[in-house]
Amino acid sequence: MATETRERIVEAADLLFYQHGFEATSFADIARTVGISRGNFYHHFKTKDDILDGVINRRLANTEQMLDRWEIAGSDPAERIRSFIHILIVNGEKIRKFGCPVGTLSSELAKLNHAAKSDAAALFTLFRSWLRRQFERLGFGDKSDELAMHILGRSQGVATLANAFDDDRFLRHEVELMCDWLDVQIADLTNSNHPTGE
Amino acid sequence: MATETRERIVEAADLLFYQHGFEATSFADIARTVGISRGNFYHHFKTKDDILDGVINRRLANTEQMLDRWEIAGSDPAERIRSFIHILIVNGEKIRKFGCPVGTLSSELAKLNHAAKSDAAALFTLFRSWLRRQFERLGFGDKSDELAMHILGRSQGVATLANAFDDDRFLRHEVELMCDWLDVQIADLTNSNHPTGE
DNA sequence: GACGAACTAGGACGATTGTCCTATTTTCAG
DNA sequence: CTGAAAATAGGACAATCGTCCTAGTTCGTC
Repeated sequence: MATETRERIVEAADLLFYQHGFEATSFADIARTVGISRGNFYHHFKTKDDILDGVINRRLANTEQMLDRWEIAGSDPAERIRSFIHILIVNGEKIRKFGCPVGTLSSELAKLNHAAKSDAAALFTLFRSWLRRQFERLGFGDKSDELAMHILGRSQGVATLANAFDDDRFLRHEVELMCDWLDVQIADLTNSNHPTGE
Repeated sequence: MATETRERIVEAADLLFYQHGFEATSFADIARTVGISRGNFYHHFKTKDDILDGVINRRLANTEQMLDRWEIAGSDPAERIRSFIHILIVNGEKIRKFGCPVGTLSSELAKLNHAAKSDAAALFTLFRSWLRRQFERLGFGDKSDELAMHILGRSQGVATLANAFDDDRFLRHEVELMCDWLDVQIADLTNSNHPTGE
């Protein structure tokens, strides 16, 4: 079936782009991985940028799906944020090898001056909006976006260094710190809501 | 003179690697920028990896020099750490366009499985050790390395997101937060040294 | 069962890649 | 001034890049 082959191509490209980068992954590499000819390849994707579009859309869909699942599973917004923070540990091995899929793609496309850079940034926006929504539900109001960006930035930095030093201990320690930070934020919020004590 | 041309090559390669990445920068690109022939080029650098080595060594030397200058200029270790944090603002424009030179190179080489990955990580180590030394002087003892890594990670994350969103406000806000964090760390330290109060 | 569309294979294309070679020019010590 | 070494230019090299084309094959629909 057509869609099946197309799906296999995007899936293979997704993995290769993550592991070796967009620029370093060739048309031939993907075709070889999928086990199809380059000619067949071109029937599904006219240009390399088309594949990139496909990969980004796939990641957008997958991410959205994951965030939706969290939205249902965890009843507590704080617990959902902790779910986000813990991706660093869940995907720890991959991150130590290849970095964060979102951050590294965004950085590469920025350097390549690639038109799809904003599409890659949309992946970040997905997380950002989701996190902001959780903070809003916790009652942080206008500060929610700032807090979302803060968490997002922290996890990006942790991914970068865990990758550079291949350091699992650091990664886990920073995850703890981020959870501690979250607890403090929530505690400060409840204090400021009841300034005179109970 | 020989060394002069060599220096110009490394300088141009340094900039191009930063702005467009190592993989995306070709031999011809560098030669064109410097204004020399590819043949002349090969006389100075046998392979592309040799240029990468040259660029990394140049960055190592420049970084070391910058850190040494800070070590002399600022008498207070805390002030020196603030100098480090403020690179984000000083180089803000470049960072928003191309990300952090250290982090993006490290990420790219990790994906390329390049032998020089550890050399690029040495750039991180330079900052890490310097920061650890400052924390040690402030009296943080065994915690110094953890704090150094924390600061390093935070700035990496800020650079990644400032680049992805081209957001100067976020960058400046996070720099403030990092400085606040530093103040809290120092305050906590002095409190724990005088647990019963003055 | 026939026929058009979708799918697949494999090769050709010009351009560019990193690398290497051979001339020519420049530099500088004896 | 001379001759060896260093520096430079420019092209050749095979390999690979993204792209495109032309054949076959398979499929679904009348």
